[in-house]
Amino acid sequence: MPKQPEPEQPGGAAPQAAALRLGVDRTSPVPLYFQLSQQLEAAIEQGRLAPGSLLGNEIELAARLGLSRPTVRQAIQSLVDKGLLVRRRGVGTQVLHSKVRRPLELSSLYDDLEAAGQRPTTRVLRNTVEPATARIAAALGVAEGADVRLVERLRYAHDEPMARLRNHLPVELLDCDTAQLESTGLYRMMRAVGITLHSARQSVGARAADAEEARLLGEAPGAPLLAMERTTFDDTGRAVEFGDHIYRASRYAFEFQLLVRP
Amino acid sequence: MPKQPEPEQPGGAAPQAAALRLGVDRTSPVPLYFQLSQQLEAAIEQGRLAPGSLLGNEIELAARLGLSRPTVRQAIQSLVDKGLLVRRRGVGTQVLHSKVRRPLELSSLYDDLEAAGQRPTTRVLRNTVEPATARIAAALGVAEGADVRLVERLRYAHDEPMARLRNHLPVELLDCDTAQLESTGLYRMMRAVGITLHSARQSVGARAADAEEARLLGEAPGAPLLAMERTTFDDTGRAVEFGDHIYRASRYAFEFQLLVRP
DNA sequence: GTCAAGCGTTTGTCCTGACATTTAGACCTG
DNA sequence: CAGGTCTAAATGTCAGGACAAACGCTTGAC
Repeated sequence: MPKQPEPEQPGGAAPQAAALRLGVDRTSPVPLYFQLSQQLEAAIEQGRLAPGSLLGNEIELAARLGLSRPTVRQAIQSLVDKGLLVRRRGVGTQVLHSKVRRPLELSSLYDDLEAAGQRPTTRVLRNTVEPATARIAAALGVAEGADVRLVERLRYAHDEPMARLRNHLPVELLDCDTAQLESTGLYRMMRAVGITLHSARQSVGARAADAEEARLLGEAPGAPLLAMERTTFDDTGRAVEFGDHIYRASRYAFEFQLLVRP
Repeated sequence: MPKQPEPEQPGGAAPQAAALRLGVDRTSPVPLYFQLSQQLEAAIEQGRLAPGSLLGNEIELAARLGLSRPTVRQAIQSLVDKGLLVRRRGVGTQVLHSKVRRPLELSSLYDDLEAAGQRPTTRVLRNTVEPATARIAAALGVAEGADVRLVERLRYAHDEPMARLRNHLPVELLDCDTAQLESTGLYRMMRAVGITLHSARQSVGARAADAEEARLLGEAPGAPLLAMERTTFDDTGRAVEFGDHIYRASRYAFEFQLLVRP
């Protein structure tokens, strides 16, 4: 059956966006492109825009919504950057099949666990100020021997130890209240005092647990541990934190999604 | 010293871009915004644009280059997305201090090692077609028991074993030449046949080596290993590969940089 | 029958213009 | 001298138009 009039639904990749209830509120302070991208993202998330279906051409979509093409393009582009859509010249914009979750965020373990419904709790083992070792000084960009705050915590999920977190941060950055450290995550505290996190350099490896680490985490000595080191930078390029963390490999693995840089 | 005429260099964040030799070639098929972003990136990389310095306002920059503001903005935006620049409304566009390398790519171990000058080599242990287990079938989205190609390789750097790589891929996707597998990476072979890699879902954990794994990698049984599972998708959302890899933790760690989603 | 050329469709790139919003600093006032 | 207020400057948002390039499909020629 080669050629039919094809009223709609050509094969399996039909433009379904026409059936979508889209519209923007021009009185809202929310940017128009953002309103649109959120509506499209919600439609994809809920399956109202089927994977593989075409979005319909930008010009017509813009006309239908009473927007200009650049605005519509900006909305679409943001979803392309998130990995939800794929554009192909001469073809159209297509909803991607795969279940994209997150393109890897700079998330804290606290947020990760909370999002997974794991009821994270924290025990602060140490909260002191110590002179920086060469390793820490290099990571934070301070002088060796300079005062650096050391926060050492045990993180639990469902009252089961998951990780030992050691964070080193410049003393002047944050006054770490121990009680606050137990009730929330470190990154949240930073954001709360106006620090804009920007990027992080991470290293993920594995090693065997020594006697004390094994005791803390409830593992046998020599048990494999996931080890992560992370230096976090704010949007001025300043290192705001150096973390040295170990996780029980029997209980935890890093999961993330990543996109190919186009 | 509150107020000085300040002819230039206000503090430590002066607009230095004025001294830059920028210019675009309108006869080139390379997009103008891309030419500009490459020149800016090179200038940042080489330190000709000092970290912390301002880029100067977009309007003037556009006028100086004979470009429109949207074009200049597009160039700047691509560098913001790469994490090299930070824009702040009312302030300007600033070069970031930190040494951003890569925002985490979907890289193969082969490319990683080659980029590090490690002379990677490969030994193919197995290159067969087998029925898919439940785990593999679920990852690839094929029926359980369906034919799936299994490629098992040992990866060396400087003639030292680094990792055992097990890849499972749909048979129809690629005819895997063993000789080719030894001389290059799997991802390169995929790209060569027109597969556009799009995203991957990864899980990184740790576990102890069993007897055979230890023998292959030259480690002691029970030694900690880095374990990674990865499902790779192309731009149609189709799963093109499921990998199940182990790395010697004594020799290898994952390093990457990641950006905060704004 | 097969392959190549042509055509319409769709996104990619680029331009010009306008107004809104935010920030930092200067200014003025109490 | 401290405080808020106003202003200039910069990026953020949005519109509307034009042409170029690539893709898929149809048509045509051999």
